[in-house]
Amino acid sequence: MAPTIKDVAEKAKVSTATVSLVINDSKRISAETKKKVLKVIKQLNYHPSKSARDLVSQKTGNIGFILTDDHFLRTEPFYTRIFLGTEFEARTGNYYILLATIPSDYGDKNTLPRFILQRSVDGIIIAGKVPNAFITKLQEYDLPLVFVDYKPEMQKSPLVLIDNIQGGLLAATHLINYGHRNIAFIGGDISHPSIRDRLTGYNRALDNSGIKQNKKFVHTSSSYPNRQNGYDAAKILFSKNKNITAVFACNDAMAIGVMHFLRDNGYSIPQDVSIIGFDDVEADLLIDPPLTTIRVPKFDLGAEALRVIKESIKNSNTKNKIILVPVELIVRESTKNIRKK
Amino acid sequence: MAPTIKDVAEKAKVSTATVSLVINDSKRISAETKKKVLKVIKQLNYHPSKSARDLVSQKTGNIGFILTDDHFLRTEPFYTRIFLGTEFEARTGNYYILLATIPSDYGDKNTLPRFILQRSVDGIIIAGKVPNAFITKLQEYDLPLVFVDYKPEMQKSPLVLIDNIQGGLLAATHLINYGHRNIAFIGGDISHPSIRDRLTGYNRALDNSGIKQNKKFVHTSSSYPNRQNGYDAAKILFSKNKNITAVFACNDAMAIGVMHFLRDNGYSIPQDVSIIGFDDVEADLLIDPPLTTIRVPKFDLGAEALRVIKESIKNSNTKNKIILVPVELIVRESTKNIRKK
DNA sequence: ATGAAAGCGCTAACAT
DNA sequence: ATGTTAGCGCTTTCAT
Repeated sequence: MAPTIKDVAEKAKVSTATVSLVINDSKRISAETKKKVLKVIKQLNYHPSKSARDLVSQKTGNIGFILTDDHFLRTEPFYTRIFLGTEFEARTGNYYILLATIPSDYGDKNTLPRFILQRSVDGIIIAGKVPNAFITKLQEYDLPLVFVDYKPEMQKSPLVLIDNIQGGLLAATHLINYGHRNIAFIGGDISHPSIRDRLTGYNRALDNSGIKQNKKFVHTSSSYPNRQNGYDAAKILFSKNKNITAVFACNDAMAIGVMHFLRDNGYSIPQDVSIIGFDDVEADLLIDPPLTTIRVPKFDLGAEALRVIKESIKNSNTKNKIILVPVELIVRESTKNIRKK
Repeated sequence: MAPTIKDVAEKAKVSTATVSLVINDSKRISAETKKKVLKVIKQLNYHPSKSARDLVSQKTGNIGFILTDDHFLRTEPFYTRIFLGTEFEARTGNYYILLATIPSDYGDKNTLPRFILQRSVDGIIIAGKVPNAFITKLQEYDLPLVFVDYKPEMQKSPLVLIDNIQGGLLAATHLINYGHRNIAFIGGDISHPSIRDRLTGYNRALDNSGIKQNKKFVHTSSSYPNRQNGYDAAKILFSKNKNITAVFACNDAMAIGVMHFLRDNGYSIPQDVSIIGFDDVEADLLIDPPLTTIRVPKFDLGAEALRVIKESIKNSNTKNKIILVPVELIVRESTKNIRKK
């Protein structure tokens, strides 16, 4: 049987209240008794009971982390990294993260994760794009919420986002600086705000450099931005446009698909075509040549989300806070400077 | 404020004890009152407080799920699928899963996941290979344990394993049935019991068919069985042995690496060389030709692990139960029948 | 079949 | 600075 606060109190010859004060690091306790109590705590290897604390504090000490199952099962460890970031940050504040996935085609007949129904969480982090029907249903429970890496259509919860516009700008500007003019953009699921923003950044970079936007160079679709769809998009683009010298793919998965298409069709990278991706996932390191990309600090995103939700739990007057996490250009070998020296 | 058992009791004009009996589905309650109480519960959207229940029952209602961080971040969603299986099964019994990762080079100076120190879990599921130092440290806390997809050297906890020997047998036998005689085995980290077992199955299949084992056809190493190492292993094997007609790779990641090597070197698959993998991960579907493999029911593994841990929590006299989950041969297009018709 | 009441381990208001 | 005590929401004897 694990020792209780009473055991500690008795052994240290103080009251349970004193022990409680020590545990909670109150300043109104003498250094002497504090030391004494701490010693007993260590001796007994005492750890406060979470359920007792939760019961009296009317908190659960848990944070829900929700994402769609296809995001969780994504081939590239993108959201798992974000999760790890929240897990890490949760240690400060001693929160536990409860992970739940929802179907990506969540509809009205689906139920909410049970930690919501059972009110076992103090707040919720939602990672990545989730169906609107889910968000709507969630509204009934007024739990502190924070979205990470997704901006829902209408929802005034705090947001932790990557600076996608800036990222798109960085990516396209890099290609322009390398002398490219005929730069394609390949994106899936254009209804996704992140992808739209990356495209916006791309357009802005062209404008900044006085390069005329060319619709033929922009390929978007409604499908998931994965390797296969990158392959297919490249096929379409390159069959119609022989003059493309560089491709900005909206994420690394699609970029890799593009590379496969090009290789299968006799192009060499980066001699014939330069490619830049977005995300900086591990797969990048396995491919040849190593992919130039925009690095997204996934772990930081998660940690930041946890900080925000902690704050929201404390001050329920959550501002419509938006945190924009900066991204970084990582130049590797899939892009080539084609300026005449 | 969420309604409490007292609110329900008052509104239903019964005692809290009665409500409790209803919640816990006791048989010693009249159908009539039960119905009445249930109605009020629904009206109020009442859900029992977990912390109060946990406090009185001296249980936490949580299960820890531990794996190394590189397994969690694995490119193929293998362990995430297992996790999803436990999550799913956890709904029966209303458990929450607390996920924690440990460093894959866990040593004496590392700490245990805090849900163990804080005794916030009733049992622990350990997924995949974990360092011995970790297991040793874990012993101090006598928590119910179950290992899934890993058999530690000495540890008498229940085990949920894939039938790797059977899988190896199935894989090699398939190739033999297809007329192959010079069959290579490619494996990483031969200290891993699963990989050893797959090799055992391979050897057994050769024996069964009276094919002489040839050490030159077996390549193992101490490194992580990933794509790159598969590529490198194939390079070594094929530079020395021109007569190999089929490869059994110890997992799909390595198999894909092998395929890349072969393609880069002018072999066509399966015309020149047949390949079979192990795991059946999603990546298989993206490659060309689709990979013949041994399917591992990952979700089931996780679900099974949770069932076992639930059982261990109830009857602390956990037998040294070993559950062997069967695998299945999935024939796709990377293997070719070369028998003369 | 149902109710009254004690108690799980802790915190916080109040008392000393 | 430290102790006393009520009470958080629930389960579980023990009565009735």
